Formats: sequence, structure tokens, C-alpha cells
Amino acid sequence: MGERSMGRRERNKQEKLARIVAAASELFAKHGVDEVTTQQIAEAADIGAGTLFLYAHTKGDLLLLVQNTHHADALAAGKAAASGASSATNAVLALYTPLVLGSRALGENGRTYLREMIFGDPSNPHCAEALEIVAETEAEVARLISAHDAVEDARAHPLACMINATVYLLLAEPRHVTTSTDELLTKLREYVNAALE
Amino acid sequence: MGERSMGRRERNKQEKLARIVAAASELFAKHGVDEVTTQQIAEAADIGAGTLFLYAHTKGDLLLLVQNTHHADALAAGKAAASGASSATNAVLALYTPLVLGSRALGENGRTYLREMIFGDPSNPHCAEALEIVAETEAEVARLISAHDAVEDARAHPLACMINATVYLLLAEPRHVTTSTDELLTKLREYVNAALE
DNA sequence: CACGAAAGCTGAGTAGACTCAGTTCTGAGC
DNA sequence: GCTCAGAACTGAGTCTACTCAGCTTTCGTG
Repeated sequence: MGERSMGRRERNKQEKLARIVAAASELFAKHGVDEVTTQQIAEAADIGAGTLFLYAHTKGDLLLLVQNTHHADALAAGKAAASGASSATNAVLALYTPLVLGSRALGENGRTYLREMIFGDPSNPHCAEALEIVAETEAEVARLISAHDAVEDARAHPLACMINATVYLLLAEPRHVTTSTDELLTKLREYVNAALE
Repeated sequence: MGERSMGRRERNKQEKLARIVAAASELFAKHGVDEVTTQQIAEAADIGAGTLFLYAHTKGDLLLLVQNTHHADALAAGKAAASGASSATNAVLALYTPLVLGSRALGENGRTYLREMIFGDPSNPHCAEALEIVAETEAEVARLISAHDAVEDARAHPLACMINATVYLLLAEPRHVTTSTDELLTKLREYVNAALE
């Protein structure tokens, strides 16, 4: 996969992809997904309007493409933070904190990302990638609560799924849009505590 | 609010609303939300294309309008079924079974309904109504697990939220589209058991 | 009944995501 | 270098959810 081994065709494609990601990333962040047209993005990336859809099947896929990297980074940061935690609850909280902060920092785009992740077409690679990160998060939660002996092993995975579902709905539900991020994390701690006794 | 006390204006409105719900209900069920245009619905309801949007702000709102009644009915049926259950787990399962069956019976429309519920605009009355039913479901779960002494009272509400979030994501996640409804209910039992020990 | 105001309705028009038939570019074979 | 198959790109065109300026209907009041 060295850059040297690619022909011009492949290099052009990579370069275009990079321009698309950069353009979409900036415009989405600046104006919000709904306030930006695919035309504007294509123009900013200096490609034809139709070309955009060769790299992301829908506008939603484009958001997934742009955000998946940040999502994966947040998970990695969470994993690192959780490794030093003193209890199962603290570990789970540490794991999710970067994800929650990241989602909240995006404002409305954070909710849109969740929407595309859950309701997008999983046969699209960017969506599948996002779901992969979610599955990895779930597995890590199961590992953490097992390692801290919070619950017997058979319960670890179901509980991890429940905790994960709870976090995603906390971030998605409209009633929490006005809740401060601190309050949200406090709520999350309460939930995790309740689940782990 | 008797029908007699309404003027012609109000009666016309009610009648139009009924025609819209009937038309949308049939067309959505027959062809799926995405395969039906708002024009077709307006035509079937014998109203102007623009009139539709006086009764539902978006096409998604229209789905909420159509399905909320069934959703509420399913909750009522679940409540009734749960009242005779012998354990907290059985009660919660009984409560959710009609909701799960109802959602699954709608096929893809069931997932679309969830999407509109969670990501729709809550300032729209139909969306608010749907969220109201969700909140009621959550409260009922808390009541049931408290009544069956499954957990101390302080944990009842957080756990109810988590169980509820789990059910909604089970129904929404694309990976469960191919899962049979029976398997889904089995999975749900496993989750509820894990949460309630 | 006549009038005016306000509620309700209308459908042609707008905007923007997405498509596809035609074009250009790339690279392997000679 | 020349040729050609097919990969990649293009942007004008399509489709449809949603809007809005103008029209119609209702109804309280004199």
C-alpha cells in the first residue's frame, strides 16, 4: 500500500478523496450538515457534482466518512483512559467520556452522525465502519466490567449492550439537547451504577 | 368537545384529517414510506398537495401521526398483559411484547417510525405525542420492577431507562433486521435478566 | 343579509439530493 | 509510440419534499 506503488489513477483517487473530506469537514463544521449543499462541497473540493457520489453514496454517508476517524480516535482515547480506572463504573465512564465530549462538540451534527450510523444503509462501507466502532466499544465495555469482577461473565456482554444502547440514546434523544454535558455524564454514571449495583 | 358543538369549519378539518390518515395509512402499509410520494397521498385523500403539510409538517410527521395510535394501543395491551406476570422479568417482557410485534409487523416502516420519533422535531405535536408514549412506557417499566421488588427503588428508574433504550435500539439497529422476532424476544429476555439479576 | 376578518386551502414554483448518458483519462499489450 | 478496454469523471436533468402568494370558505357582527 506504499504511495510509490500506486499508479496515477489510484493517486488521483486518493487525492480527490482527501480534498472531499477536507471540504466536507470544514463546511459541515462551519455551517451544519443541513445548511450545506452537496454542490457547495463539490465546488469546494473542486470536483463535479456527480463525482461526490462516487465517494459517498449519500450526503449522510459523507458525514459518516468525515466523522468516523474522530469517532475511532475518541474510542482509542477512552480505552486508554479506562485502563487505569479503579472500579468498573469509573472504567466505563472513562471509556465513554471522550465519545460523549466528541459528540457534544459537534452540536447538531453529532446527532445527525448517530442517525446516519443507526439508520443508514449498512451495506455502505462508511456506515459499516461506524457500526464496527460501536461493536468494538461494546466489546470493550464487556471486557472492562468482566476484568473488574463487577458481574459474572455471562452477564457481561448483555449488560455491555445495554450500557451502550443507553449512551447512544442519551446522545440522540432530543430532550437531552438542552442538558449540559456535565449533567449528561452525571446521568450516565447513575445509569452505569444502577446496572452494575 | 361533542361533534355537535363544532362549527362547519372544525368538522371539515376533522373529516380531512381522517381522510389523510386513512390514505397515508393504506399507502404506507401497501408500498412502504419511501415508495409513496406526498402527492399520491394528497390525491388519495382528495386534498391539495400543500394542504397535507398543514396537518403534518413533514412526511415523517405524517408517519408519526399514522402510527402513534397503534403504538399507544400496543402499550395499553402490554400494560394489561404485564399486570398478571409472576416475576419482574416476565412482566417487562409482557409489557414490551406487543410493542416489538407491532414494530416488526410494519417491516421497514417500523424502523422509519423509530427514526422519526428519535430524530424528528419534538416541537411537532405528533413527535411529542410519540415521545410521550415512550416516557409512559419507561415509567411503567419502573413501576413494574419496583412492584416485583426486583431492585431497590432508587435503581428502578435508571434501570427502566436502560431497558427502554435497549429495546428501541434492538428494533432500530440494522443488524437485527434479519433476526427473527422470536430470537429478538429471546435476546430481550436475556438483557432484562442480566439487568435485574 | 351584507360585510370584513381570519382561518383554511390550493397548486405552481423552488431547492437540493441524487442519476446517468456521454466524455475523458489511464495503463496494459503490442 | 499507438490502440483500446474500462475506470473515473462530469454536469445537465430528474424527482420529490416542501413553500408561499393568492384564493375560497366560514362565521361573528351590525
